[in-house]
Amino acid sequence: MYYEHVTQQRSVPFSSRPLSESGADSLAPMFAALSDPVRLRLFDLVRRAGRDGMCSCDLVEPLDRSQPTISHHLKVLREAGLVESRKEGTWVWYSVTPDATDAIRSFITK
Amino acid sequence: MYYEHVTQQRSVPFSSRPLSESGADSLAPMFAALSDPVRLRLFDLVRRAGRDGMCSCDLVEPLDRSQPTISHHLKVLREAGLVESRKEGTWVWYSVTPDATDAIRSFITK
DNA sequence: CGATTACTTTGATAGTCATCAATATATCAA
DNA sequence: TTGATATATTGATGACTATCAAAGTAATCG
Repeated sequence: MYYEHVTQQRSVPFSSRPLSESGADSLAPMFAALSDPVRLRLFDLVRRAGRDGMCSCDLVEPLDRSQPTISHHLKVLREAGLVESRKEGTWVWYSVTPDATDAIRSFITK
Repeated sequence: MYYEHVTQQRSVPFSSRPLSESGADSLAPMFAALSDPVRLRLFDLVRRAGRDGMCSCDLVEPLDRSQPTISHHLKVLREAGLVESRKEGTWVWYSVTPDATDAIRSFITK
């Protein structure tokens, strides 16, 4: 619930200061990383794969994009800090970065 | 906490199905609306203003952008369903749409 | 070594977007 | 009606992005 039914008081107070320019600059890229439908589904699939993560090779087919395109999107997710990768032979395994979405959640949750 | 310390079980189960194409297509624009630093700060300011909202005229100066640019960003936030506006004379008051961020929060929160 | 498989990088293209100045619209006040 | 103020729209521009094919890198297996 967003609003109290009295005056302008909030049920959960904000931090004292408005979001700073630098705060916004560091938060925006995380939202940007999830602003593409293909990346949203990639993130969802990787997250479902749990601790062990998911092989990049198994992410191409379900998303119906070329392999370079998937590679590009995974790079965007990785550079945003949402997923991490480890190489194993010729494969690359992607998993969700622990606490990846904390910044987004804390901004979104009042 | 993201992972159990046993096998691949999760502490909170996902919905059974992976995020669908149409689900991703409807969620992505909400992330996109918040993927710009200026819009993040706009949303933050409007949200802080509570129930009564905030006059558009008071959003130009703190963000150091031209009036048309702020108008454009507010339109993007409005069309994404994150804020709503009501006209009062020559002013327009913006406030956060109730439950605006529910979709994002439920995706983000495991 | 050569061939195969997994992945990344490069280059090109079409589309989107943030921004501003200029213009348009709308409301109020005198 | 004329002027002032608040907001929206238009048009232009430079920057960014999603996508693919093609080429490059790297690891494995004969």
